[in-house]
Amino acid sequence: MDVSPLLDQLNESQRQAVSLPDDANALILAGAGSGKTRVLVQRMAWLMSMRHCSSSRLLAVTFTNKSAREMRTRIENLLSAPLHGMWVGTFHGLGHRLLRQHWQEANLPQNFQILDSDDQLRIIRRLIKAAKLDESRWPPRQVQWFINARKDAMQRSTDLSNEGDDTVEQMIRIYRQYEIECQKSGLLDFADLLFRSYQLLKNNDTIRTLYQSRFAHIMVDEFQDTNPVQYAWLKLLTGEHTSVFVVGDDDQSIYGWRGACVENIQHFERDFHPVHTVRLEQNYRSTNTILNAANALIANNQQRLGKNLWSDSGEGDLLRYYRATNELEEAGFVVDRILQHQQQGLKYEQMAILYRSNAQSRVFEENLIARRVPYRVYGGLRFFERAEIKDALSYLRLLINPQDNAAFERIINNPTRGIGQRTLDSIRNQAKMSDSSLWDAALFCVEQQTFAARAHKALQGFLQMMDRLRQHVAEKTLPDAVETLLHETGLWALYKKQLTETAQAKLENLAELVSAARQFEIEEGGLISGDEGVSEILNAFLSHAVLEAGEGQADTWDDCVQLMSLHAAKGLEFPLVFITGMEEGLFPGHRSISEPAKLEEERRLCYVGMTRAEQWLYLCCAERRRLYGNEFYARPSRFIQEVPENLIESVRLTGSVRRPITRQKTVTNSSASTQGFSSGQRVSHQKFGEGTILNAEGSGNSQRLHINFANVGNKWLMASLANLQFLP
DNA sequence: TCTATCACCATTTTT
DNA sequence: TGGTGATAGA
Repeated sequence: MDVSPLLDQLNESQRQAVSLPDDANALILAGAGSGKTRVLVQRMAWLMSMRHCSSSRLLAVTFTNKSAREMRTRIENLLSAPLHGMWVGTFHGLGHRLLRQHWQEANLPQNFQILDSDDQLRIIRRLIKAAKLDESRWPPRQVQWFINARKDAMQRSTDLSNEGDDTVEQMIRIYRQYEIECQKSGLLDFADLLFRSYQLLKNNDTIRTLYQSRFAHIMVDEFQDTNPVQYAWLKLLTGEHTSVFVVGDDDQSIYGWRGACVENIQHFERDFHPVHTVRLEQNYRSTNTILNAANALIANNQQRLGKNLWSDSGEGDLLRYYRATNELEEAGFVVDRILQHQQQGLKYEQMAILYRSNAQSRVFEENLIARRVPYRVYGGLRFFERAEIKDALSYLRLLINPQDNAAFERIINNPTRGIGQRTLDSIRNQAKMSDSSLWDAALFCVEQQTFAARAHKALQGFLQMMDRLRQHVAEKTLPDAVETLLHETGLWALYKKQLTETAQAKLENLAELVSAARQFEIEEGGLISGDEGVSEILNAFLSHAVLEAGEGQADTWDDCVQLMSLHAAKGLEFPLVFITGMEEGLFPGHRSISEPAKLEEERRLCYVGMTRAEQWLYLCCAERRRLYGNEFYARPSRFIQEVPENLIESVRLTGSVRRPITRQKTVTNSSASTQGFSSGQRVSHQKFGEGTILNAEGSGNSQRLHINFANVGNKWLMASLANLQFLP
């Protein structure tokens, strides 16, 4: 195939990146909308067609299943042929693949299952309870966060020292117990997929060499989002003759809070030396006005490699700024504009409402519903994460692997079958005493007739049902097995007898699960056959469910306004974008204001949001906002003021006036008693010292302020009496 | 075992 | 405000 026409369509830097020498390690700093996926895809096509690299010698890694799929189809389209043997997937998906293939070497049971974060949290919660620890001192979520962060940094519990801190010491102990529990139950969490496949490669020379020599090229998308394990994993896969091609944008690093490590970009230049660095700065998405605004905003960050986006698609309209009196009015304004644009011919699906936190979506939804504008909210529970679906799948998990305590706990009395807390406690005790799984303990209790007649019968009934199910599953196809399961376990009947709307929805979801199984068998079943067939396809189905939890609600509307968090918007683009809730304390969030690194991440988030817009960009905020039941007053986000005045115009409902945005002056030591307060403002108090306003309630003389003082903690003060001084 | 009530909490999220 | 999880009582 002749690829030169493809190269012709690229700009200078893109072409340079695509046609770098085969053996070059490359770092492509690709600004928003600069065609990074295109470069990635064309590079692979170029390697295959011009350099005769076999597709099986390529490895492409992404973060989401969606981008993995997109990459695959784009290459296939480019080459007009299906791809065989090429590894394209997410870090987790590829780690999973390695571990399934080499389960013995990785010291895993063949039927190991994957935990999603919800499963993980349940296990941790149970361990904390079992250890009789105070949940307020070791909140399960924080422990979960602690464990995941440690794993992402490649630290097992045994690698950690307590640093003399009791709380940490206890966390490490829980971590230890969690590891034991997972190992016994044959369970891996998401972080394990990375960590254990990393260890597999590290400790097994044969396997490492095998893959190192297999892959001639490794391509990585969204490199700025990699965490330490992922980076180490990449390094291990890179052999003497492997070249690595990474694409990323430090300005779009918005996942630092979950372990992503932008520094990996610098590490890359050091560890993969020599590295060819190419900057892609020409943007094919937005007007210059939008780009200039975004450039000016991000220039306020200190920590960046530096990059300036430009475009040749003209200046376009000015950004618009609207400050509403409250969040209801803000929503009203946004929907007004949506309708205006729609009348001018823009489709709903070309418009997006972005916000910092998902809780903000409600007001917009209500307004959109009231005015009959179709919309879709991204985020929220996805199909395979729904409780009823996970219940059903837990039965499958327990069938495949009776050692899976997490699955056992989930379904033992669900639907209720008379196995109550007491019975369960004895089973847990028995398991502890004999160091066996809950399942084995239950078997033992039935054999030994440990329980009184009623409990005994209930438990026996459960075990017998599971035996019957195991039979069925071995004999049937996947969808039939799932359907039988739903009936045998009573899950179906449970919702059938309830007449509520939610029960109805759950029934529909369960029915959908059967079709998902059918679909899965059609798509994947052909690849699996033989004696191992049944458990193998079950395993594959369960892993698929966890790794690719599926979309949220199905699209009811074809053409609808898109509502999503700023994080969720990364990678997308829309002609018309509203960034809403741009207030100090909300965006940037109050947790980020006092920490420069966090504030810079918020600013990058804003940059991501702004660069989603192709033609029109609105920045909105409200003077007052109802949140968690009370009113917050806030001044406009500093990010609005960081947009140069000549690029933005302020909207007044009676027509628009050019630029009456009140620039916040930094008032030092002026008395503040008569001025407005807003969250995020730093103040000084005669007695309490310096602090930050968390929240303001009421106004005028009755205004009350919730202030976090560095020395004395949180206090509520009357604004009119406190005699506060503003601090810069 | 079910349900009513209360306390508590509260970015961002993919895998 | 509203959703969740724990607990008490029928």
